[in-house]
Amino acid sequence: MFILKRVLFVGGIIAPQSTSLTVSHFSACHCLTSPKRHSPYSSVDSERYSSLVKSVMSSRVSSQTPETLQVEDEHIYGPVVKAQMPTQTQKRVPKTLHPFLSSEWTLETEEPESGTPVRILLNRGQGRSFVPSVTRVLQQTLSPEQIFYLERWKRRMISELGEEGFKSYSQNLFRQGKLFHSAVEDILTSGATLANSNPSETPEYAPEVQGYMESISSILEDVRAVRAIESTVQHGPLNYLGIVDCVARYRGVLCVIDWKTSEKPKPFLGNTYDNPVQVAAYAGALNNDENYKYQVENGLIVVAYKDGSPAHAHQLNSELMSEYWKTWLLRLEDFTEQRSSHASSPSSEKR
DNA sequence: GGATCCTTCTTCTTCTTC
Repeated sequence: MFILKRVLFVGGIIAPQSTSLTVSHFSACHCLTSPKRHSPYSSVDSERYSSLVKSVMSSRVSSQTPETLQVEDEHIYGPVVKAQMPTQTQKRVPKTLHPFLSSEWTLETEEPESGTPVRILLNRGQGRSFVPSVTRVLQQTLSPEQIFYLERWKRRMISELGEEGFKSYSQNLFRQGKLFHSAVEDILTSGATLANSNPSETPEYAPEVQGYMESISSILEDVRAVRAIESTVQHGPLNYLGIVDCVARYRGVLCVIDWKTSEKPKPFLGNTYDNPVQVAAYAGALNNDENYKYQVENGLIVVAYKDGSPAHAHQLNSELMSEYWKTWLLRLEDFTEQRSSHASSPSSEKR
């Protein structure tokens, strides 16, 4: 019985009609559609990532207990019903296909005179109107499958670490992410890269970020002409905002760059979940924000590892960005709909 | 001064047989 249900559920996930997110991930990551015996990790340089893999495997949660299986089963039961619900259109299309690029500014090839990166601080102040952030929209429009796996993961972690242990584990992950971001920010604003800095002046990082910085060292060598760092972007017509990590040229291509830390190796774009949608959302906002007189068509997601193994850099060309932009528009539509239906029926249950 | 905001992360079959 268990097995049957589980197979059905997996079928629900794989079914292309599940969610727009899943569809876009599949389109971007054919590894997931390859024959089942072919693991997406099989082409990873296992020797190079051996210590990372070892650390992941050693912290792996032990097999399930009847208790967790039962709880899981309860969770599984729901999605199966959902997967059999009236078929959603196979490929949803945004109601309004707002352009990713703005027609106001042409694509620039020259760098501006001033070499100082822009940093527009977030100012929520006076504006009474509600402007949701990219993170908030993405968090509140997760697919049922994503919610299921995240909750299952959380449950497992708590069963292993305890409530308090899990809390400090999560806080530590956030802390490392923040430290890493500010270290990257420092090195990029100082104009120094690991390539052109004097070895004797190589900056000293906090021990927690040393490995991450080593991980991205070769990628930093290819980052030039930094235009913006930790800067607010806002899409006026679509009414959302966010803060971009970085806008710079990577191997000569102007990109919105997103720096990520990860415990697990993420060798494929498909391993990065909503990150590409996030990057497309930022780029789309920047392209339609009058504070930035240029446009960015490309994206880059850099996944850094604590043990110093080489980071994975996932480039998003303009075609991919347009695809993820559509996914973003759908998520934004869902968010708006959710909010308006919630507002119109105050008694309606919260998810 | 306190509250809130934007981020920072976390998921993807699963272990048996060669």
